Amino acid sequence: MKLMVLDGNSIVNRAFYGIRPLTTKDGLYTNAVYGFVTTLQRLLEEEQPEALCVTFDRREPTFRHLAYEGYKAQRKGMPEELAQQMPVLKEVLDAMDVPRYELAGYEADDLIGTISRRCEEAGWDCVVVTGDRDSLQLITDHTKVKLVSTRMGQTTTKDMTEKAFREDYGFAPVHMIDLKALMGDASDNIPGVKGIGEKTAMALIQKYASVEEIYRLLPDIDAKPAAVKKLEEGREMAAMSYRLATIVTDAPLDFSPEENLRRPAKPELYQVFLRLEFTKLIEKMGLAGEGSTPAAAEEPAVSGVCESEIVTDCGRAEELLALWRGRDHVSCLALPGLEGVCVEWGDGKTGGRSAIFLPSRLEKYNDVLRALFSAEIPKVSHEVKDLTRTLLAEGFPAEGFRFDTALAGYLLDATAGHYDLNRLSVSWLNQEAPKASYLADGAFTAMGEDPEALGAWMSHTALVEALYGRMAPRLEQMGVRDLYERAELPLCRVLAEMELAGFQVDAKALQEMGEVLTAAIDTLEQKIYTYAGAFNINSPKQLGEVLFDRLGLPAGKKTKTGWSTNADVLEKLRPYHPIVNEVLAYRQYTKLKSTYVDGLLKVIAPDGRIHTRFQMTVTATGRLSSAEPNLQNIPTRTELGSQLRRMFVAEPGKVLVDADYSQIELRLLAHISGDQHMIAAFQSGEDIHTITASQVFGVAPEDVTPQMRRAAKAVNFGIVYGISAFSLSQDIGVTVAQAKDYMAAYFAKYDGVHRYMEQVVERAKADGYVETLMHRRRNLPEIKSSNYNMRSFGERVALNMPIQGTAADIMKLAMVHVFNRLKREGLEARLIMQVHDELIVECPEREVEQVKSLLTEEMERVMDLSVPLTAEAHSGRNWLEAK
DNA sequence: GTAATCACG
DNA sequence: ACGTACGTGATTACT
Repeated sequence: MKLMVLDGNSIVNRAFYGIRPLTTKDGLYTNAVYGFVTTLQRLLEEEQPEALCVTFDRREPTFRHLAYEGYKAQRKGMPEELAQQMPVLKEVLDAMDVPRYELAGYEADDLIGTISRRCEEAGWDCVVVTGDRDSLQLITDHTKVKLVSTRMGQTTTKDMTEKAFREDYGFAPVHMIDLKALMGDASDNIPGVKGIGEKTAMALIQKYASVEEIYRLLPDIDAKPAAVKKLEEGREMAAMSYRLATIVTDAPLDFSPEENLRRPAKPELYQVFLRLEFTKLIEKMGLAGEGSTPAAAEEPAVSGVCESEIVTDCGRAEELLALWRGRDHVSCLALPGLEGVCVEWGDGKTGGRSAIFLPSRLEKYNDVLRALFSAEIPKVSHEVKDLTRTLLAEGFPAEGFRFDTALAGYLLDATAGHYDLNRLSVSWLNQEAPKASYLADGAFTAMGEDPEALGAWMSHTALVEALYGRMAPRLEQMGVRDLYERAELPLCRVLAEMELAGFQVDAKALQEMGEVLTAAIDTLEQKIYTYAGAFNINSPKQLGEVLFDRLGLPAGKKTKTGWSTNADVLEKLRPYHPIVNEVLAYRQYTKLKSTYVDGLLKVIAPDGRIHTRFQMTVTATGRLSSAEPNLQNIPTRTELGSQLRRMFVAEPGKVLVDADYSQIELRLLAHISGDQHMIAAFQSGEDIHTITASQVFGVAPEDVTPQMRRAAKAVNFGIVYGISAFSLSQDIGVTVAQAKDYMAAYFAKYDGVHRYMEQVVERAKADGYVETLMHRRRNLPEIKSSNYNMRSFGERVALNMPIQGTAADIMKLAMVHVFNRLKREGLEARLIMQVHDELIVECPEREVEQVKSLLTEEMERVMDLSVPLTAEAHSGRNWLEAK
């Protein structure tokens, strides 16, 4: 029989510091609890113990330490974000029915020591799980210690058995006490013998095993005379340290191993996990099964649909449409490909009724769908952009969408990552959505005969309705309703049409470029092999071995797995060996070939165009992202790469108009910070980096050298990202001291910017979030972290998000305005692409001039700032020409 | 599935 | 003393 005992404080601490801060939507920190539970699951899997328990420290001084007068309550209080999780963790353990032990006056170690001895007395084995090496003294034939360490979110364990311990330390585990008696332990406030450090103490214990033996033989021991003298002077300290270091194994604890036999979790666990929004864990642990929801649970917001029907004839459908036209709104969900539609509406008494069209694609329902998706019936739905695209692709209207629960979820917490109905329901309604097996392709065909699947689908639609009720008021409270209604929601239609439109690509030219690249890559490959023999150049690991081990080039930075071989590192190695040049070229060419040429050729649709997906709920700042393929990172910075943009063309008879905002982020920095000098600089209309250089370096604008402009530009960008002198120096290749000087000069001149940077961080600390001019919010739990790196990251985000995010707000508004005006003016032109500060329209040649001025006008007029907001438009047959 | 690299704004 | 800029997505290697 085997019992596993966890050092609760130690594990929870490691989880807290090793996992990035997570909070529920109400701001309750959960990362430590989450880390603890996942670690526990892993350990159970690994060890399969028959019994399990957890020990905790009380925070007051313990008996062991009170014996030492020099003891001060040196343990620092735990950070608030961890402290608030402790009661939650205990609640979780209680719900899992895992016994917890704590005892006033005893440390967790003492309880663990006592527990392990009691196990042994009862003939059990014991596994101690902790992150502290203190417990190693407890190791015996029947007790092993699992040392846990969490780095970068990854938890690793090391099993310390008696054998493993001897291999590491060269003496028996019990003499760990003797070791500490000599060398002390600062973290545990054990003084040790003054002047005896780790080296001396290790050597002595390895030779003599115990403190007692050392002092018995003194002064005739094998040590330097100085050490012997220190030992003689420190005899009392050694004795006291020995007592301090000895873990108690006979604490008055009411414990027997049998009481800790593993038991199934209590039903409450499900509710607790729901509250903590641990949806992944609920699934993994299989908690959601029926019967696990106790009667005591909070009344669910949606408890099934009261009345429902499957619509089978058009007469009934017309009646329903008439009913819906008179209502404030209905909620609806459609199956992929529009195979079925479910509509839910409250009747004010029973809470909800729903109607299902299945399958809706029967031609007889076309008029019904046309009416349902017209502007006359206001609708609430989930993932409106995708539904809109489906509807438009099938020739139906897609009007009257009033609310999108996924989009609302994103505005309410842009860092949540996922906004599927299940997660939103867990966060907002404290209940899970029924399993959505019916959403699988083709499953609908069986649905007519599967009441359970129909029921699940109706409940989902009811959840959409319930979410709307909870989320809409929150959006209002946060002040993002305007952003939601003027930008996000109307953008669904704009993006749906852009995705449908796609971007025409010259596949033949792309193919040819690929052939040229292949030839070049082959040549480079051979050349590289003549220098170093054959190896896989694409493997950073092998490349690192070749460059640094075999060719002996001066190695620089390391990564987790070996030498860094990134472009920065290789750039510095250029003078040392001709292979470096070839590798850099090889990297550039293979990137272009595999990601762009091959990658893009693969996704050209039958219509000769590439249809990217614009994702609205991905970025933490409010930007869009582009995927499958990503068209927002088509090369431009190198000559060769930019040739790819020639392959993106307008269809015959048409041209591309490309309009981009000029310096939008810096202009926003000027506006938001209110810095008079920077505002004046933009109002002058001169080149901003040149003015900055002139002001920072104190020379006339015409005397600004290219170097000075380059430095000023880097500082300008750096400011927006939350700069450090080190990174700036790396970026522009000057010393850190010089970078510091630049920054100091910059802040001296632009003191408004400096003040803003301080204020925004301070405010973020107070509020726990930052926001854009239109109140788009990003929660920032990191900014209160006690971990320096994490906190610094939070501070940089606080500086950057309001600027990057406001630029995103502006662009989204501009897109809606441009889209509407293109329609209103009856132009054939259509928006096809957005790259953060750039829009691309494809239009007939005759419309070019009108479209150019329309674009710049609408883009510039979106928001009134204290600096001009300017946009420039160009046109051409392909993307490269139009830029 | 994660890490390293590199393409963009 | 430490680690080092914000936001993305795709490819390749490797566990």
